[in-house]
Amino acid sequence: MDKHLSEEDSDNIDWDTEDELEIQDTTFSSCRDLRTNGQYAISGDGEASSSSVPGQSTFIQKFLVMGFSEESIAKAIEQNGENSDLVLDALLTLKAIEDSPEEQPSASPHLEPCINSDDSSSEYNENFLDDVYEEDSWSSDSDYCTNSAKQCYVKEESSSLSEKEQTILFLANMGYPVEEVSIAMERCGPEASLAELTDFICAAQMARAEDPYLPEDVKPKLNHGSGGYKKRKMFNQLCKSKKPRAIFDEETIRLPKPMIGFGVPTESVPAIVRRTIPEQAFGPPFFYYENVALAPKGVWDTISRFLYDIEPEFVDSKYFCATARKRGYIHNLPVENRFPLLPLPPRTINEALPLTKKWWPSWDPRTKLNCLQTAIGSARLTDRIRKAVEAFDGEPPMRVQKFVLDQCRKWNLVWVGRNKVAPLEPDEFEMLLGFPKNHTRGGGISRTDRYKSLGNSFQVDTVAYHLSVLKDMFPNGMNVLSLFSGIGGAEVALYRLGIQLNNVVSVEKSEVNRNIVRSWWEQTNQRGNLIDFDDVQQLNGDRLEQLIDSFGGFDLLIGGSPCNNLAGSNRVSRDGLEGKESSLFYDYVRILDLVKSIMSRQR
DNA sequence: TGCACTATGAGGTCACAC
DNA sequence: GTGTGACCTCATAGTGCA
Repeated sequence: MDKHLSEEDSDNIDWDTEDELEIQDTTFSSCRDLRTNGQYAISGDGEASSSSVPGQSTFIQKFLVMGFSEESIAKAIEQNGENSDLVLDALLTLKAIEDSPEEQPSASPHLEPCINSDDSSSEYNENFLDDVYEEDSWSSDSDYCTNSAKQCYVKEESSSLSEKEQTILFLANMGYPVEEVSIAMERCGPEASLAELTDFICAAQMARAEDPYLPEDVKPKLNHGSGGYKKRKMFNQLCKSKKPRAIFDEETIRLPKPMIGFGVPTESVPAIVRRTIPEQAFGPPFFYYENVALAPKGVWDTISRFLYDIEPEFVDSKYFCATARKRGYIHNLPVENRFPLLPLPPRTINEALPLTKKWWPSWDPRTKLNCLQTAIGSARLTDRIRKAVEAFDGEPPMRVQKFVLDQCRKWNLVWVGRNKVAPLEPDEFEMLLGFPKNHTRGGGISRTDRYKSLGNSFQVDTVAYHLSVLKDMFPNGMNVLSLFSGIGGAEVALYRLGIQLNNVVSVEKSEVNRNIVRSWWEQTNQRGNLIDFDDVQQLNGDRLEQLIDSFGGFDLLIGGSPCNNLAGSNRVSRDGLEGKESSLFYDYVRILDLVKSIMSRQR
């Protein structure tokens, strides 16, 4: 969208854009629908169970398996011939019409709000949503059904192709771009089910379509040939069903001020303590997601949408300790009766670093540090500052003060001697972030890596405050799935809360970080089991099912996906959620969906 | 090859003045 | 409402050295 447009203008444009989006992603809606109906077919539900009627042509059976009625299929073939795409389009349109008989096409469909409680089709919407919610989970049944559909389809197409090629062929024939299918297969792994693949592609498409950083000509293209109001409407419902609110929201999520989320222990400002969590977001398991608050515009809308449309809780850790850390958290935890870790950490620079007090000049008003990042100020810079301040007997002139303060704020420099500033040491990072001293020290980790790992971690006191509500709920300990664990901020927070860690499955790419967590686990004499993986893609449905079978499910899924492509400090590749690293967010969603699905099935 | 060090703004929000 | 400037940001790539 042209950012120079006025808000009013942009609203109007939005509808057009979204309308286009609806059309372009009809392939997705098609696929979702296939999955839905496929499940009915295998479960022997009514008409759809007739999918295996002998004597039907393979072409017809393919659609029967998908759950369409013979009558509809015959009608669609009569109108379009035996062209899979056209028949499928026709069947979807027919289905939409059948499902909403009372609905009349709008005179201006492209302007009709897709999420409107006053919409005459609201009843239809709800029914439709209910259906889709039921089918939305990735139960093995639904996987089996979709895979059955695939087998049926590829049997017709070719029996000489490899499994991978068959999958690509099948999804390509469903309308997914081959390139996106290949990427999805690469990212989700060779064992990924069709459901996982289609959700991954859908997630990427939706995010890309809304990415304000992508030029319009790079966004997913329209499929004008098979558009139509009913299909667009259907797509809206599907999107709405997956994530009820935000896809076409005019308002983007704004950061609160003060940034205290649903409350912090040190502020008397009354916070919002009442919130509504969508039913489908309820646990088990509880989940907790974290990332940088100051992400590019629209990123938190997307994140929220993929996490059940739960409102993010934006919290600055400066309300917990002496350093700022503005982060957004999306979770399904209760927010009442939280309590902080004790003892309360020092909340000012002077309290946290008492030796600096002696040298702190009166013209440096800082009482809090800025966000601890992955890099520190250079020795050359601190030398320049020393020379600049030394040149004056008393207080330096304002221009020098401004230069020094700007650099001190930027690099979190503290006064360690007369006219002498220095970056924080790694152990000071540890203390400020709530980790035990020497948590990242030794064991083969370099100083540079310590800064990097610490700069990427949780602020333990902040996270512990949010997790504190779990203590009474799990007196016998918890099973935790920790994604993108880093140096174990979540584990340390739970441990410091006194919550027993029965089983922890930790996924962390960095070997250095895995070693840190393993070392901490052993040094704190944990009695539970720590299982680690180096890649989230290793956690497919089978692996998760094995893990869940072995210890009865997860109580908490926690993690913050990589922020590299979201962080303001990144001058090179701030590409948003579609960035190379930050797109791993979709793996968080994928795994959360899988865990919920497997656990609900086992219940 | 690994580590330490260094230089490198853009993008977004907010307060404030007009 | 709009323009302006201050402020802040879980980073990356290149270089030199052991």
